[in-house]
Amino acid sequence: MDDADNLDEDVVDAPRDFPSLRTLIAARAARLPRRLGQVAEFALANPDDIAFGTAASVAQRSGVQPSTLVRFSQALGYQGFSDLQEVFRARLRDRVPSYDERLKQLRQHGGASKAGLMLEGFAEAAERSVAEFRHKADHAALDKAIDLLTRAETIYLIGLRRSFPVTAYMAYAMGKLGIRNILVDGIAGLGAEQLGFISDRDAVVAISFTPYASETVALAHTASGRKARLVSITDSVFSPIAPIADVWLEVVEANFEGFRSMAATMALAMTLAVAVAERRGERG
Amino acid sequence: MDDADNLDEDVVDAPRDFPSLRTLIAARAARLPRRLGQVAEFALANPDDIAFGTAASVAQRSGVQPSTLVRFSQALGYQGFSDLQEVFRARLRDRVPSYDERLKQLRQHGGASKAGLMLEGFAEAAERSVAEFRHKADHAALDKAIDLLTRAETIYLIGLRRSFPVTAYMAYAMGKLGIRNILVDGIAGLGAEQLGFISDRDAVVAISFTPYASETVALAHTASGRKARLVSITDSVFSPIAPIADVWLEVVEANFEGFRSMAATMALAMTLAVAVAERRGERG
DNA sequence: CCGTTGGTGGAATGTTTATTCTATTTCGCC
DNA sequence: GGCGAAATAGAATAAACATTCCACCAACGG
Repeated sequence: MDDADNLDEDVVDAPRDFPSLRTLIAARAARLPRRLGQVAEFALANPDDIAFGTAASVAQRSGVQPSTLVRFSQALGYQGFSDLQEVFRARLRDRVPSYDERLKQLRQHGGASKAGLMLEGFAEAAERSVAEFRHKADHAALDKAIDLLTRAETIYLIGLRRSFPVTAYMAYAMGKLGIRNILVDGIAGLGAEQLGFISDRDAVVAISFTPYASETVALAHTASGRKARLVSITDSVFSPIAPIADVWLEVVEANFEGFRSMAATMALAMTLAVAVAERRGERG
Repeated sequence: MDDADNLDEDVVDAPRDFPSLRTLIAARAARLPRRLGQVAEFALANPDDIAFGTAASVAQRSGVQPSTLVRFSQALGYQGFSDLQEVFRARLRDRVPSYDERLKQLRQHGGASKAGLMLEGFAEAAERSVAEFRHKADHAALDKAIDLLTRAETIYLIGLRRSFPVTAYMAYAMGKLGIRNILVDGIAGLGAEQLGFISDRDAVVAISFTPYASETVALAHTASGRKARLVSITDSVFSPIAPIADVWLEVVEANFEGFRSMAATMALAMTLAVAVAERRGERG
């Protein structure tokens, strides 16, 4: 009898759908004991690992014992880890939507709100940009660019206006990877001064799209004049920084409502940063 | 010896990605013996069952013996059923196959350059992020966020570290669209001062991903304390800026080699900027 | 300062799992 | 129609698995 009571209490607050479960975990995470809290955090951050992993593998990845996972699951009202895991799996079951499902969803959202349509537009621009770049990318040029940047003492990153987010992310990534870099942000009109100490042992990544910001072009010329290697990323051969570059990488971004996606350029930027880090690691 | 030869031959034509595998199965299905063909058909029709099930359950559902599944897998060049199953599972994961895994594949398959592989990884991360966000985006919350931002006198954009590129692009877009905004970049440690004049007529867009930069959290709290509206964009309910937000938008970015794609967040950011501009244009 | 409670790690357990093996059947070919 | 090779079913096996159990530890209240 008291068994039944216990069971009732337990089963009642064990969600069978993922969103509820996630809310439950988030709500209780703070009050949970140390190890269980650790599991909670891991579960929310890596739901896929829970879905497909074994108790042992999840335990290792989240830094606890397998038994802790069982206790965690039971604390949430499940019978055991496998029971909880089932909810994480169900979430993946109805993903990877077919065309039918996607259409149905659009109709459900009331013919899609205006904002929803706009989001679709930007999302599609991003997907198209990435997909196209993926197929058309010039791997030889990419290799050459990586080679050249690997040898550089300091890498200067030049990108203004819409290109600035890309160089900013590159600077962030390079910082984390231990690659010496200077983000030329043109703040306070000091762009030229930031290139003050550039030399032939350094390299520049200059990113510019139509209409090419004159400042970027000027900075690239300055760097080029100081004999620094120049990698330029642009959207066409007509870019004024293409001809003076040692390596030229072309990225054509799709746009929506007049705003270009930066998705492909971002992927390229990340590739440069991580590939350089890897090459330097090999040599070191 | 012939064992080794067999292994070589086998391993070579075992695809590690789902689309290739599907093509391979479809191509060979017709020439396969009866039971194996039966499995092939089932696998193409019910990929999710293969991904989630056990050998025994799949065997029962497809009307064959478990051992047949093993033979089927080996006929395609895999070590066993588990090996084949891994490909079916990878398709459903957020995690993009790591560089190391791709390298292994490269050695077996031959093909793209190393840099090309890396680019593929980042491209895939971007595509997955966008595709999933497209599917899962909370349109109601999006509408609410736009509404709230439309009414704001000044929009403050808070995002540091990896989120900074996104807020930077938002600032650029809003500038072009004539939306008054202030990019809180924390430069020279002046983050708090930049929020100096924020009031209840203003709104904040705060973007933060794990591990949540403490400065972003602090700034969001400051803004919230001054009664400004708060739209937060994060990757989990766990984020400290999710509970205090008026609207919370979730974006889960896939990552490759430890660097998150920002593609979905970028698309969302653009949507917010352009939608607000459009709404204000309607009213004006 | 000691006893109690709640939490944890790690070994032990019994079950489920994929895989291998072998007897039997099916198929293609002469 | 019968021979040889290939394919299959089903039992056998060994590894992997989730779960349970128990000894230990830390925090807390008396």
